[in-house]
Amino acid sequence: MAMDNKNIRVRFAPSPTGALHIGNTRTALFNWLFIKNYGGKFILRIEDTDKERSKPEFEKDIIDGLKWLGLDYDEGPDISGNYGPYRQSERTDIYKNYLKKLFDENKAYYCFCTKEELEAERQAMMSRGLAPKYSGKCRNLSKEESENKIQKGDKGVIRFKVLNKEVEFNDLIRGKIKFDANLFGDIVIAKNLKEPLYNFVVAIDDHEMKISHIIRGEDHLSNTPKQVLIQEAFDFNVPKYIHLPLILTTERKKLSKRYLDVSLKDYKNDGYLPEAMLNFIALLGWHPKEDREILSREELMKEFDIKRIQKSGAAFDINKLDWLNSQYIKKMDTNELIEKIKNFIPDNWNKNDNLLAEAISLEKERIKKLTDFKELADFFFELPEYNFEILIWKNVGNEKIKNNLKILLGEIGKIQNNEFSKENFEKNIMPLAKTFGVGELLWPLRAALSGKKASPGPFEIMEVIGKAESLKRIDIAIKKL
RNA sequence: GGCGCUAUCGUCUAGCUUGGUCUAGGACAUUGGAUUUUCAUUCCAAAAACCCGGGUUCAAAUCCCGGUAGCGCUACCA
Repeated sequence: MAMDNKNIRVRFAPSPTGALHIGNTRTALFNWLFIKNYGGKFILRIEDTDKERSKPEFEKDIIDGLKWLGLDYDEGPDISGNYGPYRQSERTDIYKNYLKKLFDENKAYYCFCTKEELEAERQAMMSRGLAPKYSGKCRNLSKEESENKIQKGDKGVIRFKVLNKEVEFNDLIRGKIKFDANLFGDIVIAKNLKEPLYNFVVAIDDHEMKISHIIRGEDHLSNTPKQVLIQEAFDFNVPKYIHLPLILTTERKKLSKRYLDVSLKDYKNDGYLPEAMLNFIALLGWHPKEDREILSREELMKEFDIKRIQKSGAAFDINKLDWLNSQYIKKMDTNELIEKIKNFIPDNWNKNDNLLAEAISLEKERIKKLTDFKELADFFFELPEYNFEILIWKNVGNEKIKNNLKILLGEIGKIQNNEFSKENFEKNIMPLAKTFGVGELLWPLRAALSGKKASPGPFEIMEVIGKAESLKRIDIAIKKL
């Protein structure tokens, strides 16, 4: 596969009409993995021909997302390259020339039909069980006629003369795919010379930017023949196509905001790690040869193989993402984890680095996503608020619990400050627990310290918060009973 | 409606190219158990699938045909 990888050029071509979402992210990832594995260049191209819906902030969101995941590209709007500009809105002159060429060769024409006419036509055809397509009414308008209309100020769109033929192309994972172009009708390729449309500009840019492999979502499958037709009209080389299966919701519906977060940044803000995200998304529609699920960026790069891309849509299951994320958190160096978690906690928890570090190392195996820490570990930083009921172990009565806590208060009070450690509690308190009942003694202690039904063990908590704070909390618990 | 793509546990998937080793493997989720004062972690176990119908063949999850279902596209969006 490494033979002519110098000529391999792939592109990720999002439209900045919304934040970078999971589906697009996967497309970007597969493009990136493709060149990391086979060699070649990765290009970011911004498809902002829709002036109304395209927004600079979305372009920024897309670039930020790619950076967060470490999907670096070789050419793009923010880093330039030899085939720029990389924003379609800045390439109008290029498209205009191609459009003119089409007119010169009699392969395009102006159409003056109104939207209402076209809609009526479409409905009529559909009700007759036919493929809805343009009738070709304006196809035979003479050059003079159309130019006169344009001069007069009539609004005309530019249509491409679709040849009556079978369009066939090869998809690297699906094989040969055929479409009957006769069913399309003459497609609109531009609103006017300055406002070209998607299927046209894509064909031009992929050629101009020397794209060798087009890796994109399956939703583009039926756009491909239209683009191939345009490539053929200009005698361009037809690139290789790889149409990726779609990412679906658990209900097997198209991924959309109605069902769950679709923006990559939502996951970032929820405390998912970029490496977990990458790993998870890679597994949506692709699988390595062995039965391995946890793969680092480097392993993904090495293992990636387009032959192992799935053909059918993959449902996005948040459970698996959570599990993967927790695996990465557990493996992560604690100091690195501290730095990451600092972005997800209240300012006042940040005052004591030592306390934060100890709290994090105790909670590490309980954290599924970075935001969890805030919910789980508040009692390390502030006095817990809780209802006395959680102090009760099973059916043991209040008085007994109260008494047990009093015993603990006394025994813990005897331990010197410099001996206030987990090892010493094991030595001094544990035997006590054995005689009074482990659950009856340690559950209320742990609950008094954490104010929670679930938390790390009492010895660990006491070691972290210290003697004075521990005694204070036990005392408060006694008063609650 | 038309065109296209797809079809293995609830989910992600292995296996399908080169039919037999598949009483269909792994992972997440679920359930049960062990460890643990609790939760979590870890470990063990269970339950769970070849869309349907034909055909080819000694033999089909694997090959062929038909059906069905799901999804995508069907814009002067991308």
